[in-house]
Amino acid sequence: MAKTISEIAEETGYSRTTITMVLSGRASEYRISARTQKIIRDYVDEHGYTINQTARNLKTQRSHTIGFVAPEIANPFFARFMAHLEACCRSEGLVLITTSSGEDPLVEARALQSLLERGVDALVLAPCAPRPAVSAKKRSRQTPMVVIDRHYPGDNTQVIASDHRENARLLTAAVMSAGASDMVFFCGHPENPAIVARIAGFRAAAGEGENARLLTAADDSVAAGKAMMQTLLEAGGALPSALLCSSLLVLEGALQHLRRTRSAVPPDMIIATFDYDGFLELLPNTVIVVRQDEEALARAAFQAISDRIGGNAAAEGTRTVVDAELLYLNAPA
Amino acid sequence: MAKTISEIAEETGYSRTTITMVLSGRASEYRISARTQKIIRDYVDEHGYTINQTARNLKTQRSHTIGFVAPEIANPFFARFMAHLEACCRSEGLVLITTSSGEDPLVEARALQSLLERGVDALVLAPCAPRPAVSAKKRSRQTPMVVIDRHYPGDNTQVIASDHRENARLLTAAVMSAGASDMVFFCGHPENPAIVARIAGFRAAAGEGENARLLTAADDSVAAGKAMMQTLLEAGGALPSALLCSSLLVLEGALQHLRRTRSAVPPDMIIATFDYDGFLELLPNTVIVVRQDEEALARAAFQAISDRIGGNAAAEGTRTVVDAELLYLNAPA
DNA sequence: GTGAAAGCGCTAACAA
DNA sequence: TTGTTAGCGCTTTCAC
Repeated sequence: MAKTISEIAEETGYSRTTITMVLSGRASEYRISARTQKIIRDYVDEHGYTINQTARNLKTQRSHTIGFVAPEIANPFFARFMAHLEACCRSEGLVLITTSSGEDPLVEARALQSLLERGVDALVLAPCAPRPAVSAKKRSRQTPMVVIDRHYPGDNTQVIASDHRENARLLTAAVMSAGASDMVFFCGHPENPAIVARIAGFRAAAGEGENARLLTAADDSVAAGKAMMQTLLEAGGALPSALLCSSLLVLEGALQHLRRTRSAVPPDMIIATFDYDGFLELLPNTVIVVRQDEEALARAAFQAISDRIGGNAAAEGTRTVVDAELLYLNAPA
Repeated sequence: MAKTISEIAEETGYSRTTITMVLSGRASEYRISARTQKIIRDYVDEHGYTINQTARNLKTQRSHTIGFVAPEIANPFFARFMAHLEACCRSEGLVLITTSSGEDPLVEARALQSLLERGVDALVLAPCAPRPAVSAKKRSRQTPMVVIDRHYPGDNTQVIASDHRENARLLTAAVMSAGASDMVFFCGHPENPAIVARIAGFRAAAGEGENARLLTAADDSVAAGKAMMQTLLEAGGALPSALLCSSLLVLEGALQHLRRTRSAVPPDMIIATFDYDGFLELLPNTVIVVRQDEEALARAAFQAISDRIGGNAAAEGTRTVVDAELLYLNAPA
């Protein structure tokens, strides 16, 4: 891996300090003569040099690395968030380490530990379990952390998220305005605080009546969507005039099951969901989606950790709300 | 960040060596007495210890880190690949650093450099430009690298990819078997070797005639799909009986444009594309897709870098082909 | 059974 | 204007 500073020093006859100074661009600051600089630069141009960040990090106690733990990286929402976060990092010369917890608190804990061991400068976490409370004095010595997307009650970490409750309320209201007389809301993984909030928003708009039913399934998956649709169909009766789903996966499973058993999704059923997929627009149905702004979330998260790294910790329990967008696909003219 | 080994040594009265031995689980190997072990374990249980991997890495010259550079992490294909690769890494106690190049060779080069500086144990790269040739003697000292998905001619790096040409040929043949009399193939980013191969496969199955048209656009995006569809519509004449697209993004743009200008996608048009999206199944059309096996690709890539790290470098220019699946969604009964 | 000591490659305060 | 030096926290050989 190219030469080390010591090797360059030895082979050019200068000291390590001198080499460090010109290689780190602080040559003029340390008044290294132009001639020396040129000699060193030429040497490096010829023989190459790759700084050993490990050594640098050990010395400076910074890793120029940030860690991100997501429940599932392949989930398009987290993948997009990560892509934007990585872009933020890259523009500041940082590097992003991303890990999945698979919604398993134990895996999450291990992932956090592993990142801490590597001395990440900060952590971004989309948690799958409540954070253990940390005493204030301990907190100040800790690696900066911000939580995204999900807020567990009692957690004092800084949170950056959409207002899931309000978004669900608006989505439900939009569905009702579009003419739905009875709705079913399919929810995967109802312990997830984001889903809890969405259910609350749904109830706030639709009430508790027979016309606003709620079905839940243990996890957030295509299979869960299928299972809930099966339950609904087995209960008999007409299909609801609107179907709401807590995620794209659930929607996908629900519609696929409908298509397979009933040969088609009724084109007059209003469909409402969270997160966007480009092919939703091609359905004949009225589709209303809440699209979260992954880029704004990523920027806010990056800003927050930058502030914390810089020592400007936000107050305990600060919540940052990032607006989402209500999108009408194929609304009736 | 908890105590260091030196602190624990000092505070328990043992030496750094002894602490290291029990903390690294090699206590019995070094015949540390049970009593000493217990004292140290108890101390650590009470005060905590987080190993400093940076220091460890510097000493051992291994980082237990692997780097992945993708053209675009938010692309579901790469996101899924990355998720599987990360799972492989995690199961071996490694950590994955992922970066996007945005299809920019300069950004790609910087990303690789940055990972090299961090001393990653190996690199996985989905390249957006040909790799500069490296002399054999230099190669042996280098960080192990495998290339995925795309093979630039003349590149001697080990490649792991689907057989894009053959898959395209099979897909095209399937479309023809399904009754298509004339086809159009929309291709984004035709310099990408994977796309070059797909075009070759398309030609191999469909020939060069008027019934097998090819449209290309500079990049792989929804906008490119729209633009190509616009070009097609402006040329006048009937729509083709089959539309092939080089990626989901292109397909999405093409169909959205069709829907907006013609109010609907003709339900008898056969649609064929690469990569899978759950909502494709809901279209009334016959949809045929090539679904790549991201998990198998990730496993193969991980195996390859593990081999290389272990010193079992594959021969120069080795190509590993991972099978893809031809999937019929809503084929006519 | 346990400890001493060298050194991974780098930075930065201090000397000259 | 350039060099010397003392570590960062860990592993590991060798000595007691």
